Amino acid sequence: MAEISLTFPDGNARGYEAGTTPAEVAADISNSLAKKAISATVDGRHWDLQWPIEHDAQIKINTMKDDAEALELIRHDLAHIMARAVQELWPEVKVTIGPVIERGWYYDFDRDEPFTPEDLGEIEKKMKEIINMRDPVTTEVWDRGRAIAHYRDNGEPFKVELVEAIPEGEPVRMYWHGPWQDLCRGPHLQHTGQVPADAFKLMSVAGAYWRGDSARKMLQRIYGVAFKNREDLKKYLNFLEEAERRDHRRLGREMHLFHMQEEAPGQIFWHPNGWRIYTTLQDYMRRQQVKDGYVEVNTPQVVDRKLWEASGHWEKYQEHMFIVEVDEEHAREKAVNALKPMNCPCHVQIFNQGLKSYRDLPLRMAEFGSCNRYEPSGALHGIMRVRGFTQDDAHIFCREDQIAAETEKFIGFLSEIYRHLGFADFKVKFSDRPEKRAGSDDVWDKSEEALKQATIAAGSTFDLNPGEGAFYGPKLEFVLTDAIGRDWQCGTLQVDFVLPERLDATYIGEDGAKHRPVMLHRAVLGSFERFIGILIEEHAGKLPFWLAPRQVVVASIVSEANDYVHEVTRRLTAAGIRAEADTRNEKINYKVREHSVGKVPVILACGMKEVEDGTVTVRRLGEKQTRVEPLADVSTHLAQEATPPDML
RNA sequence: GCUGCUGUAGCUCAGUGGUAGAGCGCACCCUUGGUAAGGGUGAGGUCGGGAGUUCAAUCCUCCCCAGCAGCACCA
Repeated sequence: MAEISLTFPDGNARGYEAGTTPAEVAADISNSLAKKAISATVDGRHWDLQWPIEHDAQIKINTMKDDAEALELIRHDLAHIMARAVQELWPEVKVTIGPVIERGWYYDFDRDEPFTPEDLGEIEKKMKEIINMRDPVTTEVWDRGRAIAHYRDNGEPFKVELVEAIPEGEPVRMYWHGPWQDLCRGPHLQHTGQVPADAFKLMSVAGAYWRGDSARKMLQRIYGVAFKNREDLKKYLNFLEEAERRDHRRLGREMHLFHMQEEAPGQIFWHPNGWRIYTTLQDYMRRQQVKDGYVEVNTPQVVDRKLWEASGHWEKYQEHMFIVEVDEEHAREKAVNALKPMNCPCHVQIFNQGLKSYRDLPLRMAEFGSCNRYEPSGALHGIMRVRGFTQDDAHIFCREDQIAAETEKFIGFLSEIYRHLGFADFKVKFSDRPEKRAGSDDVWDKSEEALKQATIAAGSTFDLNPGEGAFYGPKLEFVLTDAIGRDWQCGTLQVDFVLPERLDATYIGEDGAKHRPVMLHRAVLGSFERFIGILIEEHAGKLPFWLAPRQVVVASIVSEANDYVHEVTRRLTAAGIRAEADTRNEKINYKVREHSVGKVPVILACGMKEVEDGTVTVRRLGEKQTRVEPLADVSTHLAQEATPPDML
């Protein structure tokens, strides 16, 4: 006999009379409004409704599942089924945790030998056997002591630790998939046979720290993906193949944009095509900044450690800085400098020259600041995470009461730029105080509140990223995703009350006294390097015309047309279009293929017909259709298209 | 940095305890061809670096470097 009530998305609840059995509730759920209930209270205990309302009641939870929920259950059960398969194959392996993630699940194991690709095949086979057994999934609630004793007896130290982390008095839920048992919060399917046996795949093994703590043991994490049916799995595998073709590292080579080599890990050799994207983007950003009231500065690359000590970075980030030691002739000791890992302390030096008045604020100081950071080797990733990069950095020195207005202004600024660059949607994350931080709680309260309110006022919705702020202040992160959906922080806005204090920045207020400015660190692109990487992947190399490094290739069909091709190229170049002539002794098919692979947006083909008529044949990237048009018209259209979005 | 994997021609990759191969690309020649690879000939490699085992190492072992996936990190 249970006391049961259900809660609905709109907050309403429905209670049942004492004495209602779970089976009756289940019947109600499957054929009424109650289908929409999101949670249930059973005997005063609150459950997500995906849970069996009472473990021994055969409630047909599946009847109320939509696809997303069903997938969640399938993936969750697969995590358990995989762990069971692994322990059946290798009983000595210790189990830990296995949550559902975006397209599947993972499970972390402790095993001395590494899992091999062949092992994954074995595990998959065993999982299919388990699914075919259609073993029932059952659950019981144990008390903590019993659970701890159970795992201790079974030699599962990680599970012991997990149960010990559950607060005293909380029920501990145990699940059985047939004979195999795991600690779990649920929910689960009713039997293993409900999992589609042909719609999952084990993808990879990689190391992962126990509890995400790099000081602790490294476990082996097996990743799997799962879908409702085989078609969806196939679709996903195709998507991965497509994503591989969009990878900026591959396109960077194919489009002759850049290369990297062993002698300069994490640094980029920009080739002419890539550098054209870079400078085009930089020119655009410079115009935007001027328009938005920024002044541009430039600061030194090699700076004495004293400044980094004063800013606090030496203490905190020394091991991530490139140290430059120089023997000076008459000095007793080597001069110790560091390559600038960021621009903020240098900008404060400029601010500190001369007295600043409140009338000077807000002072928006921008720099395309070249920075070097000794990033951990494992963090490097193409041009997205590098050791040498250039930020589109700026610091806004302002009064506290200007934070909100500047934040709003910045979010508008960033939104326009992202829209111009083809990113209508982006994630915003709000990161608040980390454990290790500078500044008093009072200051943190103030800055978190100011940033949050301004973000809301700008109409942005954000996810909270607790404890992820910078050591000197809270931050907003503007996040874009790469071809396979990995998140990359690009834009950022950070409130900083600490650095002006440490580097003694002041301004004279209306009252004639010295005051401390607030610093807002902000970047729109983050770094040119990362942003270009994202741009390439987002557009699969087919950049918007104004950003394309080679906008037009003029190709001759017969060599008698070569002079005309050069003439056309000159005309287009004069019209401000990045055009190249291709008069090589190759067939037009060959040229079309090569420049299509190279993602040139427009190919103009010229044979004797075009020479005689003063026309060109236009072929757009990705279109099979070609059109013959007068040269003058084409030149006008393309010149229009080549205009950056801010100059239209 | 950690775990695992990888490193052979510019690129993609095959291969072997007896100093190496393909396709594409490149060079030259022939071909002047109408929208995704025309044909021929040729050049090109300390098999990532170092040490060891061996009569002999690109191949086996160890160390280092770099890359890839994930974790940790990301001022």
